[in-house]
Amino acid sequence: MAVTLNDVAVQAGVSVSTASRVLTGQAAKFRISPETEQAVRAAAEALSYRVNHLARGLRLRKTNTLGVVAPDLSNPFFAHIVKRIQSAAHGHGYSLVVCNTDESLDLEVEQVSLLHRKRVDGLIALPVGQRYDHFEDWLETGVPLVLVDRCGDGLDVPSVEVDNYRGAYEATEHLLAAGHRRIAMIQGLPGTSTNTARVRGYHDALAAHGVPVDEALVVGGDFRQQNGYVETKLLLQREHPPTALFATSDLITLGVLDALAEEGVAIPDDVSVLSFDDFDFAPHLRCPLTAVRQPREMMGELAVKLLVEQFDGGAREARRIVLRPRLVVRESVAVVRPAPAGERVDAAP
Amino acid sequence: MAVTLNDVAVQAGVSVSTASRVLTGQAAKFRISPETEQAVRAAAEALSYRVNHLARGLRLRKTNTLGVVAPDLSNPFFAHIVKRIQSAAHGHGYSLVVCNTDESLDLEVEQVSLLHRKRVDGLIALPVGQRYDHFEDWLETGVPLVLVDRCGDGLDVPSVEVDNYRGAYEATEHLLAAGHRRIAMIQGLPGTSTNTARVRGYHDALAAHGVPVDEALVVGGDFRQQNGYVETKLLLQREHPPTALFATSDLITLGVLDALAEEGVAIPDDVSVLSFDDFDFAPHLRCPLTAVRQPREMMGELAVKLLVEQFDGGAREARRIVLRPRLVVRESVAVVRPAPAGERVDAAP
DNA sequence: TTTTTTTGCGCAAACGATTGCGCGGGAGGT
DNA sequence: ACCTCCCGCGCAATCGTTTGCGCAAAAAAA
Repeated sequence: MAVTLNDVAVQAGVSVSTASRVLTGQAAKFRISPETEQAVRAAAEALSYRVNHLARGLRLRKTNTLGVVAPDLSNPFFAHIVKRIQSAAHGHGYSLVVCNTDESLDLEVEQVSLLHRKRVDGLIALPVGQRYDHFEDWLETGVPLVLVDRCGDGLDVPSVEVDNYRGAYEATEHLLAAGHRRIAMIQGLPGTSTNTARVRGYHDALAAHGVPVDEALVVGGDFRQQNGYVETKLLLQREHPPTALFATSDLITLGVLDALAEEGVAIPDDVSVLSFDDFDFAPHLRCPLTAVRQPREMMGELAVKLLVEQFDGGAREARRIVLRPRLVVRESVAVVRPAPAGERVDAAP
Repeated sequence: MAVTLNDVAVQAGVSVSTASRVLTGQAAKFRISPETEQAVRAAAEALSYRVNHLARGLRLRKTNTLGVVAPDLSNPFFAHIVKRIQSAAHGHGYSLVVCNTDESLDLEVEQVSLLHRKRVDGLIALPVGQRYDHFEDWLETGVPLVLVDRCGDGLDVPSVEVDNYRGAYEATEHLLAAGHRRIAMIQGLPGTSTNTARVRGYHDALAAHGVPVDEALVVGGDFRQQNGYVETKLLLQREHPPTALFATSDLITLGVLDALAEEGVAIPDDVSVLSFDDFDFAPHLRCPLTAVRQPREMMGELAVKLLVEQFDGGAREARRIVLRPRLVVRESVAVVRPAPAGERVDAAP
């Protein structure tokens, strides 16, 4: 059915070797006569020959394909990263097998194993982040790996992430400066490096400003919308509800907004909201959202760079890149009372 | 380096054929003794053997991989569709090679050709939509194809789309009912089926309600954010600016919002806005957005279904599925004056 | 014991490309 | 006339699986 190199060779009246050499641009190198070269090209054109990447990959032990696993492709944060990975990879001649793990470790393990069987040339993982054993297995195969976002620190692997501690610290400080003392944090998946760092940042900022930490104010258990919704509902029920909500992902924020709207609670008049992850529509919300923005595109770009660096340069030391997040101040944080003297004030005007 | 089936066979003391048959679950069919079977399994386990999908694909002429091309993975509309395609495909045992065409026809042609060389088992295309020749070429290879969203009508191929004419018609009618007469339409890529249908719907709705069509009110040229921004800026400059803006994609809407905010124009007091494509944050905007919602997830799900249907059932007649969009009325359309008697009124309360 | 049947598994040919090695023939040197 | 060298290209192995066909040995039948 499909036209093969042999068909081309027959049509051109040469051997497959010659046909192959012409079509891989090695005509000059193997001193193939111009007439023969033209004959091959003409035959290939006439038959509209397309090389079979499976066969080539098998022979060459190279697929020109990268694997990508991500927790949720519809999350704008991941979507932007993956999009950038795609374009950067394309620039280097690679295509992408994209897997969605749906925040499930089991699914991630399965997908990673699948990508190995598919013999991708490299893997860019945006891991669920609770465990990394399967990545250790991966490394034993010798195939390059880059971790993005939830990088953990058990693995000595090139990685790109944001300074989550700093992001959360600054965010919390911003809330404190605005006079908030009961700040609830709706956390993401416990046990993931990003979440842990963010919670630490939150804790440390409170401590640094002499605010006692109330563990009951750290709630939630994953990065999804439903988590934001449910926890907000619960928080509003409390006798002393928090005056500020720190949502640790854009999807959580969406759930928060749903719940607040449903309960008729206004931002920032009734409660302040600060979000980790900034999304394109944030400035246009009913109350423009103050948020910690991560350089999404840069992360995707760097991930690819770290991968191709491994292809080229062999194994240098693993580079762990930490980018700086930026607090984008908009209007969702209200000043509840003048900040006490001696504390840093950098709230919204 | 990598452990092969041969290694397993040697370790187990059998031939590769036997090893293969055991590991593909055909032990019973070939009456392989339980001891032998166990030996093979043990060897495979011990060596942590993983079948090479390239080799298998070459031999079987089946890759268990689907190709997906989409104009923009970071557009929430496409992101949701692709995510659903991914999970549905995974349910059928397929993985995805995902390509981003960035709304470029050239890139699309290239990617489609690449996917052919990779010998994917099927292609789900969310085409740029200005030309379809390359899909004709694709069909000649006999590999199943499904079109999603911008389906055109030149090709007799299974497809999933929304009734864009109806969506635009109802949207326009909604604006008319609210008393708007100068309704600007910021269109997407001219020449694409979705855009054409939407423009027709807009025209016909105006005509049906006796409103003269002003061609100068149909502006813009692609589905991107910048288009929304630029055209809105221009529209606001006019002597008689429109009282309503019909943005034909979520990204265009984002541009519109940027421009309006910049100019200090309030929705819906100063101008009404209606969007094609609904996004998750639409209810939480400064002015909750009235929008035409497309059943994104359903579209992804159906696309995969139409594809596997071709794998199984062979070539039945091409099914062209048209889903109904739903106008979600929120608050971004203001009633500018009582609608004249005799016209249908279904504006927001 | 001989013939037939069944059991359990191996040989080798695909699948479609790439590539090291070498070979025949013409040109050039002696 | 003979040897050498280079040009232009083909042979065949290889990558890792799957699978049609067939073959020995054991079991059953005669």
